[in-house]
Amino acid sequence: MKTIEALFEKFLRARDLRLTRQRQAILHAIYGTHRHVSADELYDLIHRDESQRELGISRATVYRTLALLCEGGFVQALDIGRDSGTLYEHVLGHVHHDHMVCLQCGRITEFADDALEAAQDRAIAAHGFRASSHRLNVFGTCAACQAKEGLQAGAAGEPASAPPGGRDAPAGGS
Amino acid sequence: MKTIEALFEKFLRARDLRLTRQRQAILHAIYGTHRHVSADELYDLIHRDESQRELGISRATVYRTLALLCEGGFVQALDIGRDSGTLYEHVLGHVHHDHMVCLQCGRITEFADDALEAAQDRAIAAHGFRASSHRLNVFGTCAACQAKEGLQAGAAGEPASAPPGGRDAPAGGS
DNA sequence: CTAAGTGCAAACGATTTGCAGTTGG
DNA sequence: CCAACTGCAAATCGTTTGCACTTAG
Repeated sequence: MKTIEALFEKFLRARDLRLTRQRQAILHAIYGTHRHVSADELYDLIHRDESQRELGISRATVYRTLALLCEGGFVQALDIGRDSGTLYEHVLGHVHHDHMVCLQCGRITEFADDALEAAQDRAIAAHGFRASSHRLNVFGTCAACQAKEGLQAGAAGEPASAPPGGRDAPAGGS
Repeated sequence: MKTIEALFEKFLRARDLRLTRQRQAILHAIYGTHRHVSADELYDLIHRDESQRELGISRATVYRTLALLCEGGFVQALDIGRDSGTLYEHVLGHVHHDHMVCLQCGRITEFADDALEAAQDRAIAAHGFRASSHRLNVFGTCAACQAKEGLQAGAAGEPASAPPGGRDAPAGGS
């Protein structure tokens, strides 16, 4: 944590930017959670914290700092289609990973697979493309929700989000 | 094309929806281009067409129809971070493919790789997840822009979009 | 006929920005 | 000190929605 704050400060200094209390608070907030948060959740998170509520950080500052953190590679934006806006996750100290988004419960699971990465690199290289980053999002049903499905084949259990999808669609998914 | 229109009609009928001239026009428009278009570009595309301008299709209808086409699996939304909104591409008659987004020129190249798909399926299955679809977006520099880079190591060539990225960032990309 | 569809304009919700007052270095 | 930063409120901008009128079937 200390390390990250130091890195952030170094990053700011290199650009003649300042390490303000607001920026520190936001950095701490996003590095203090292991979830994927929206700018708004981050805002709430900070305002819920006794020691920082007084700062009265504004949403504008959250967005401004988040942009900064993305540029610096401290945080990454995660584009899950639909729903409320962009989600962010801290990156430093974490190796690259992809995401599996459960369409039933909305949970986002991270996973990493060397063979998959290797196959990706190979495919990309084969097209003469030079990749600087990539994003793989898998949509479907998580193990937990599959289990639930099995138990109650038609009862009302956890109405999180309806699974419309292309069940009767002419084209199949992946 | 005829086939697709028929499929669309069938899809609509099955839901007690109607095949209107507007819906046909939008279907044709998106199947008539091989590019990835935004709702707005689609709107312009239709209004530029002599035979359909008279319909006076509204943006609202474009969005409503696009949603319908997505549900039916005729079209897919493509979430490229930043920039102006969601892009759409027609899907029927095309096998699954992923996207490489060039950060210099903005061009989006499609590619498909069996080994990659297989590795993905394996990785996903290993986590007990049941995938219904997935999305892989690779960001970087396309072959053409790499070539340009090589020629003019420091000249102004095609100022499409600045490549900020985390060049001097503490964390590397993929 | 009548339920579904459409255009229009207003509503929305996430994100951005101009501005005047604060503050880090 | 002064440029960078912040909060606030207004502005954007893609997308959605309520409503009264059309139209497919």
